[in-house]
Amino acid sequence: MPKETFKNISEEKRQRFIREATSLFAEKGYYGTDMGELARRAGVSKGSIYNYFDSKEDLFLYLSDYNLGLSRKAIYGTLDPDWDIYKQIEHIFQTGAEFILDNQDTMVVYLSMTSPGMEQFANARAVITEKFTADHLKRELAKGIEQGIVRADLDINMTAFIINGLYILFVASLSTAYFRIRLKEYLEMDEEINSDNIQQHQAKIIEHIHKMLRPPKG
Amino acid sequence: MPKETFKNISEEKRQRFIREATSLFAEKGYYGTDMGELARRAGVSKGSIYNYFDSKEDLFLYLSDYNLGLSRKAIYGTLDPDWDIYKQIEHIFQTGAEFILDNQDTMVVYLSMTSPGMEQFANARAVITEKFTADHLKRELAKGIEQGIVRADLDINMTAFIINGLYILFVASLSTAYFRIRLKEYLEMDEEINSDNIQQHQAKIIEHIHKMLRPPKG
DNA sequence: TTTCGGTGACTGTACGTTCAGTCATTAACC
DNA sequence: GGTTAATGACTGAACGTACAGTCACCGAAA
Repeated sequence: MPKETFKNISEEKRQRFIREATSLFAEKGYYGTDMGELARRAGVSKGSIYNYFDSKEDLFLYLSDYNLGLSRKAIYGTLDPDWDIYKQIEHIFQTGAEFILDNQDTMVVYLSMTSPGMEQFANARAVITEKFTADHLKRELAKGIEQGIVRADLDINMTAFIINGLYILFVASLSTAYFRIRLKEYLEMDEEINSDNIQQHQAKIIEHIHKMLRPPKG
Repeated sequence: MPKETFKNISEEKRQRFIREATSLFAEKGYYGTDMGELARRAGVSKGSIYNYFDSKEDLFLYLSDYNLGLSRKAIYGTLDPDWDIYKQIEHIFQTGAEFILDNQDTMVVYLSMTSPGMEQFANARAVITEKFTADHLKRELAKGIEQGIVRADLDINMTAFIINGLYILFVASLSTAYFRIRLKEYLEMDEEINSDNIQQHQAKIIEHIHKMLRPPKG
């Protein structure tokens, strides 16, 4: 949904624009973002932005899709479907965390869609967004049960819902103000979460998932 | 932080105002809410609102506190501290769900604080808000371990973080557009979540928490 | 000279906040 | 009981700012 012009400009200019737009939306939120300020930061004129996109809303939706695509590529592009479900979950948390810490704004823009007053975006994207992950998790859970490494008395849909929920909570704790504070409080941390101390927390969450999924004895 | 005037008006008028304000903020979000429209809906004049509160921001913070207080009273006011941790968790999910379904907007306003562009609110409230629940959960987990009904190899802080995270996810799934759609997708439901079908989902989540906490054998 | 990306002053609207004044109720006094 | 003064909630037009979106024009390249 970008206009032709946006496809014609140099890759460098396009990347800078996407980066600055994502950053500004992440910082100020959708309503707080001023197209004039975006123009300044991205080093283009306001008029140019409207040569690139039809509207602010259109730009925001494009960024959501674009950033979701990036994180998906980072995670699923390097995931081996032959790994067992535990290894896959570990990979998702691991590469997901790395990606978010390097691209904090990406996840913040995505989480914007979950806010009140953003229903138009939520309705347009939630189903598409979640379906991919849901299907993948459910498939792997079913496989795990067949292999006997996941307890058979679990409701697959609900289990997938919960695992993905923990993932969302985890990345939100890395990227948005409120949840970062919450994480620090709960874990009684002295410093904010960062790429150095993250490994241990992530490992503990996965340990909890193990406890939830592993068959009672074995 | 309401002004004197707000305390002096009739209880009925005050309640109506709080109700309409919560409802409008929940529907449109903080930035989408127009003080003029609020005045119309609440049946007062624009000027009166500014006799009640210093500013829009001030009003929003008050509503957050007020609504958080309501849900806390509904949940913890009816919780017996002698129950074991599993019974307590069940009670929290149960009464929490009932309260949210009857007061959807309440939770939406609270969740607003987690959105980008709302940092000023997050920073002002996150610590206070989470501390209460965190302390309660950690205390009960420690007690449970002593009693031998919770596995002793769990990290208490992380476990509390996860349980409360599941609760947030659960109530978000009952109240905000994006997460309602997500829940429906994951659980392959034909209808949206409501007070009739909620019981079963809630029971399943608690089952998962049990699997995470119960000692391996016994 | 046609094409096309770029520009930024401009426009119209939306909205938070203010304020000068109104009006109903209560208090004070005779 | 009647008159007057004080109180304080209430009002909505008006103000100022912010900001999404437009447009008439520019300059370079082909």
